[in-house]
Amino acid sequence: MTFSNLLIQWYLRNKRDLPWRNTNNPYPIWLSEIMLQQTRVAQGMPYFLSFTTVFPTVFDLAKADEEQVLKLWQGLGYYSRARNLHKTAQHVADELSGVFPGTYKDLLKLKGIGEYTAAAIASFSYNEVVPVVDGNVFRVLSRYFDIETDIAAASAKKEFAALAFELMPKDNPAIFNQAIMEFGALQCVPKSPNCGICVFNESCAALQKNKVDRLPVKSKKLKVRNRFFNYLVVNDEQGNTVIQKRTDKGIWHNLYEFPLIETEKVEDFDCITERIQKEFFTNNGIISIMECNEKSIIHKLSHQHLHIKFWKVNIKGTIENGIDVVTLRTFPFPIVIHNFIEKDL
DNA sequence: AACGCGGGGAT
DNA sequence: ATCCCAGCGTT
Repeated sequence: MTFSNLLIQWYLRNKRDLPWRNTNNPYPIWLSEIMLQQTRVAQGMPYFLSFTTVFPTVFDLAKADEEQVLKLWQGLGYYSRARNLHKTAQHVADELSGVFPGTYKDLLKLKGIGEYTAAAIASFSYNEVVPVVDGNVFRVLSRYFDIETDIAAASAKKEFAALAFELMPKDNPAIFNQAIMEFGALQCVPKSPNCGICVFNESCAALQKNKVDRLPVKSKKLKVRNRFFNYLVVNDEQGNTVIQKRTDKGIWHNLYEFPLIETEKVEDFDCITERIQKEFFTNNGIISIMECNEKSIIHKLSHQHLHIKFWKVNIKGTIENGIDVVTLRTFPFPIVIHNFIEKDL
């Protein structure tokens, strides 16, 4: 029994029924692949369902404004995916008559589509013989063949792609690509895989050498930056508040937030009060300032730890550019701000 | 080649 | 706490 035969046999018995697997249409396949980049199936699923409902075709997605796309993407993270998704939808709709490029090579030219996603779409939609290399493939192949190559190295992707290409049945690349990823997601999991019931437990090199838990090898660990955000939740006599768009580079680009005072460390009531008076409401329009959360909310991103405090600022009169709470809820927010609005506002 | 970019689930 | 998830774009 070959590796691919055994793998595909396992897949046919164990695969999940996922909506994007019941089609060859590149549009929903593309949508699912973008959403699932660095994202678990369970987390991406509700977003896939809402996007395909609200935007049944690439033309519907192209017609939307970016703000509506970001609102629907709210909470999924890595928001550049949503911005690129929207731009690519407009490109496909306007320049390509709604028809996705038909090859791996041409798919690769689209914004937001890299080697993995191009291979996924080309194989799933067009049955092109091109291997996918994602985190699952690195793990499965590094263990089965005992490959100690650092998967963080730039050359690793080529090495594993070449191996996967040799292994894949040239008459059915789609099922092989689906199978190896599903096998990595369900059976050959990162921690404590149940090798006792694995179909490869007599041929897996890592299992034979008792080093499953040490593969794949991955170097590179990132350092985390601490940041301190103080959000001003303004409240005027109409009950209106103020939000602004994050337009600079960095996290949450093009999402909305309350007026922000970023500090170097946790600051107390007096410090923040002084800065609010000096930088925001100089003409003494402040009625009161209240600390919404005494302890900072620590919102952990993969590369930054955000220590967040919300400050309720009650002011006299009517603020310029104020918006009511109903309108407020229609804007796309980072999930930590969204949660504050829903629970504590 | 290295870094920035979200949020959440599993261990 | 730590790791990792159907990665990509920028520098």
